Amino acid sequence: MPKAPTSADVAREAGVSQSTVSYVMSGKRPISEKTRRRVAEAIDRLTYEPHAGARALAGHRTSTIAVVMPLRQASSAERLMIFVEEFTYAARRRDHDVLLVTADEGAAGLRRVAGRSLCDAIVVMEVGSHDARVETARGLAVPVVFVGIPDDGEGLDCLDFDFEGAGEVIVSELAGLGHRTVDVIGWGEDVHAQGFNYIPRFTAGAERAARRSDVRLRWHRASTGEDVRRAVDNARAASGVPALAVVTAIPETLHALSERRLRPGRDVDVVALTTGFVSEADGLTNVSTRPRDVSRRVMERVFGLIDGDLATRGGADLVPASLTRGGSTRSRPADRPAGPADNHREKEAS
Amino acid sequence: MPKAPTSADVAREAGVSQSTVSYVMSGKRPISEKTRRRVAEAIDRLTYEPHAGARALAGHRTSTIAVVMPLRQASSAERLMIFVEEFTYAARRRDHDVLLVTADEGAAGLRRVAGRSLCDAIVVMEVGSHDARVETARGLAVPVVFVGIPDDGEGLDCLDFDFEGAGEVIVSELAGLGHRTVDVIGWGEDVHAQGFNYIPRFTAGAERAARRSDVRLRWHRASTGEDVRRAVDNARAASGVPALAVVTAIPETLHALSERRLRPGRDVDVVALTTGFVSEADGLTNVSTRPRDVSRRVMERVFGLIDGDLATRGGADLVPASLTRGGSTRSRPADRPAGPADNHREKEAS
DNA sequence: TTGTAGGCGTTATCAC
DNA sequence: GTGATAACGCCTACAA
Repeated sequence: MPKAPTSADVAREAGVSQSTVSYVMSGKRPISEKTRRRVAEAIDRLTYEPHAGARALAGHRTSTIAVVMPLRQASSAERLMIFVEEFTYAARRRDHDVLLVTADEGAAGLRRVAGRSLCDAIVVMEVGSHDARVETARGLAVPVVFVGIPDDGEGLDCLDFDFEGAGEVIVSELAGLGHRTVDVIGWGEDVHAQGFNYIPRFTAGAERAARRSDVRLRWHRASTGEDVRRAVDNARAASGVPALAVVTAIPETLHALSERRLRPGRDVDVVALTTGFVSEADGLTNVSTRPRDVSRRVMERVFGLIDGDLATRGGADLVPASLTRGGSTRSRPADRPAGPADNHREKEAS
Repeated sequence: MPKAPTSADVAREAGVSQSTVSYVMSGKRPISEKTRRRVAEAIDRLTYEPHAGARALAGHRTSTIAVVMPLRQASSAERLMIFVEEFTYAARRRDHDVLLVTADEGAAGLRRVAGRSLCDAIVVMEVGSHDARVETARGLAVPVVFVGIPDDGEGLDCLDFDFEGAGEVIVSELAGLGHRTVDVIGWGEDVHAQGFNYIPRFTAGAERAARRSDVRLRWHRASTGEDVRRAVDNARAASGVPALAVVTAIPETLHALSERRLRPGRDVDVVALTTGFVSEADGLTNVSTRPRDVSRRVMERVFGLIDGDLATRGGADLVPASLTRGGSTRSRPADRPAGPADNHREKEAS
C-alpha cells in the first residue's frame, strides 16, 4: 500500500511550488495556463486527492453539511429518503458531503458536530414545537437550518411545507363539494406525543377553513389499521356520502374503504395529504407535502448562509400547499373556483 | 463568537502540558487520578471539543464510516432507512460518524472518499452482480464491506441476507401445502435492469426447490399495480387455489386479491418476502430479509476490519432465511416438517 | 504570475 | 507519570 501522494509530491512532479498546487486547486489566484496544465497533469498522473482533514484544519471549512435525522416514527420512510437524497445531491453539487446525525443525540449532537468542526452547517429535520435544539442552535459557530417551524424560532432559519395552508385547502375543497361534516384520519397518538410542530399547524388551518365554511371537523387519531377502520365506520355512520381528509395511513384507509365497497369519488370523497410516492395514491385528489421542493429550498438556504449572503439569513419560509384534483372526489357541483383553496394554488417548476 | 478552545487552552486552564490533555482524552498512557480530574474539569469548564480535522491529520484516522447509498429504485425506502439508521447507531456506539455517498458517484466516489481521507472504512449497499466498484475496492487504502454478493467478489468482504435460501424456503413451503404450480410476483423490469445480485440468487434458490418438489414456477415481473393485477388474474386462471410467492409490491398484491374477493389463507396461499415493516404484511406467512440483522453484521465486520482483526477479513457471509407462518397460508395438510425449509430455519437474537 | 514560510490543532516519539 | 517537540498536509498572507 504506497503512501497517498500529497500536494508536495504534486508540486515536485510538476516542478512548481507547493502553494502553486494549492492555488491551482482553489482557483483563488490567477495561474498561467501553462503551469495550470502541468499541475493538472501531475495531479492525475499521481491520482492526487487533497487530505480533507488537513484542509479543514488549515482552511477553517470542512465541506461537510451535518444532517440531523428525525426519530423513526416521525415520518414516512419515503419522505425521509427523499430528503436525505436531495440533501446529498445538493451538497455534492457544491462539492460538499453529508454527515448523518441521529435525533437521539439531541442538542448535544449539535454541539458535538459544530464543536469538533465536523461541518460547515447543520440541517435539523422534524423540529418540535418546543425543541431544546432551537436554543442550542443560537449559540453555535455554524449556521443551522431547521426543517419545521418551532414556536420559539424568532430569527432562526426555518423552512417547511405549509401544513397550515394544506389544512385549509383540503377542508375547503371538501366544503366546496357540499359537505357539512369532514372526518379527518389524523396522525396517531404516538406521533402527537412527539410534539411535532406540523400537527398544530395543520390543525389550525383545517379549523380555520372549517369555521369559514361552516363545516364540522371530526378528528380521528389513527396509528393502526384497526384505528383506521374504526374511523371509517364512524364517518360512514353519519350522513350520506362521507368526506374524508386523510393525512396518514393512506394505504390502510383505501384498503378499509375497499373492504366496505366504498369507492372513492363515488361513495365517498377523499382528499389526501401525501408525503411520498405511495403507489396507491395515484389519481387521488391530494395535496403533496413536496419533499423535493422543501429539501431544495433548505439547501439553498444552507449555502446562502455558508456563503454569507445576508439576504438569506433569518425567518421562516413556507413551501405553499396546492391541491391536485383526482378521481377520489366527485366532480364539483359548480364550476366556480374552490374559494380559499385557490389562494394557495401554485404551479412550480419541478 | 469566541474562538473555539483548543487542547492548549485546556492545558493552560488545567496547569498541565498540552500532550497530557491529549493522553487524558485518548487514554493511551497511564495518568494519575489527580491530573485526570483537573483536566476533565478544565475540559468541561471550557466545553472543549477536539478538532476533527486536526485529529485526522495527526492521527491518521477519521472516525468516519462512508456509506454508499443505492440508487433510488433499487430498494424499498423502509428497508433503506433501517440500514442507514442501524449503520449510524452502530457507528456512534464506536464513536464514529457516518458520511453519505450517493451511488451515482460510482467507483469514483469510493476513490474520492478514500483518497481524501474522509473515512476509515466504506460500506457499499446494493452491489450489482458485475459492479465496477468491486475492482476499485481492491486497490483502496481503506477496507470496504459490500452489502450483496457480487459474482467476482473473491476475497472481498461481502455480507447479505440469504436470498437464495429465501427462494428455497418460500417455494418449499408452498409445495408442502400441495401446490404443483407457484406464481411468483417478482421484481419489475426496472429492477432487473439494474443487475442486482440478489435477483439471480433468489431465482436460483426458488428454482432448486421447485425442481426438488416437482413444482412449476411462473415468474411475473411486476412494476406497477396493473402488472400485479395481471399476474394475479393469471395465477387464478389456472387451478383451484392459487399459490403466490410475493417478493415485491406486497400492498398492491393484497389489494388486488381483496378486489377479487380472494382471501389469503382461504382462497389463495400467499407467502411474502418482506423487506420492511409494511403494516399490511402483519400476519402474513413470510420470510423477512432482516435488514437490522444484516446492518449489524455489516458494522461488526467494518469495525473488525478497522481494528485489524484478521479473523474478520475476507469472504461472504449470509444472514439465514427463516419462514414465519401466518394467516395467509392454509394450515398444512400434515404436521410433518416443511422439509428443505427447515434447513434454513433459525432463531437468532434480535 | 510565482515562491517562501508560518500556522492550523492534534498525535505520538522522545526524553526526563 | 509528565513535558517538550517533530510531524501531519494544506491554506494563505507576505515577498519577489
